[in-house]
Amino acid sequence: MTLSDTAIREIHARGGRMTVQRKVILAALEGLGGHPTAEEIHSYIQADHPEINLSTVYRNLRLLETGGLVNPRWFEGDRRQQRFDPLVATNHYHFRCQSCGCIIEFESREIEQAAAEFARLSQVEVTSTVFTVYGFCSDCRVGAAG
Amino acid sequence: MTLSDTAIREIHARGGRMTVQRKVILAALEGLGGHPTAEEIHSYIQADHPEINLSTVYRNLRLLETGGLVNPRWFEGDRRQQRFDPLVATNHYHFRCQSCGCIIEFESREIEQAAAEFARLSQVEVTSTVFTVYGFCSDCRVGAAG
DNA sequence: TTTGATGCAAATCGTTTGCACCAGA
DNA sequence: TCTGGTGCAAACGATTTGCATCAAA
Repeated sequence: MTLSDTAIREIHARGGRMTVQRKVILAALEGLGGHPTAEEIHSYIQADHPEINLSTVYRNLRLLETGGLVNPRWFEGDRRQQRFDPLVATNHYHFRCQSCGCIIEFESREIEQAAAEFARLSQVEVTSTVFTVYGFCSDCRVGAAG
Repeated sequence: MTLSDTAIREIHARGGRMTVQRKVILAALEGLGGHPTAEEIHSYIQADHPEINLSTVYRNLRLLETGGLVNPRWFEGDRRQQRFDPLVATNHYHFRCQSCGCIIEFESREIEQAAAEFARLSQVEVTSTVFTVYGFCSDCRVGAAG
């Protein structure tokens, strides 16, 4: 089930309407991939839909966030801009290159175990975990390291 | 070696000066503990030093950040405010309660191993890792869960 | 036809910056 | 004394919001 499919359900479930703008924003999220900023989504849309306003993009991203379909992320180096990480079936984590800014997604059983372990020891209830690794990607480490 | 000690070295090493404001801000960082926002540091200082401006707080936090003595953090739920995490000897990670906002620090060998493992597989060079667990703390889970 | 969604512009507000003055070294 | 640091106020910029209008259902 794609992001759009899930979103359509979510929206209808709460008495919302499927507008052109929403379709376009969802398509952009799927088309862009990765972890775009609201600005990036807005720019991507401009060519075909110059009438769609940035505030509409934000409003819908927040709607998707409420529905648990995207997660806001903040990576160091991105000034104050948030990035939006579409929900996928599996939990994933991020590596962010400090040089070129690229983001690599990965999965890790150990991380999930570490979270579970902490939950057990501290008697807390875990709802989500964020794990971000910073450094230099294979392309950049050569240039950066010397 | 305390944060202040290290900071004094750092500042002198780069030809900077140890001003009253800097001493007060460093003391606040140590006195407050945890992960205060710039606002919180500023408020904390107000009683004894109403003349110290918020922009001075920011400027010095950024200075400490450049020197690697504090790390900016962004936790979901904190609108757009950053929090500043003073450097301590050991790597630590965070749990953040979605209900009361409290933050619990913890260490985890597995996390470090997971980062190393990812680095090896992906041929990247790791400089730092951020691991944040969200959920409900032991005090809040009762009320939240029922 | 009802009311949720949008576009627009203005407001928010955390953070940064320009500048004249002040104070460590 | 020299120049880095500060206070102040204004600027920035990402995000949010009020409101009249539009359009799904």
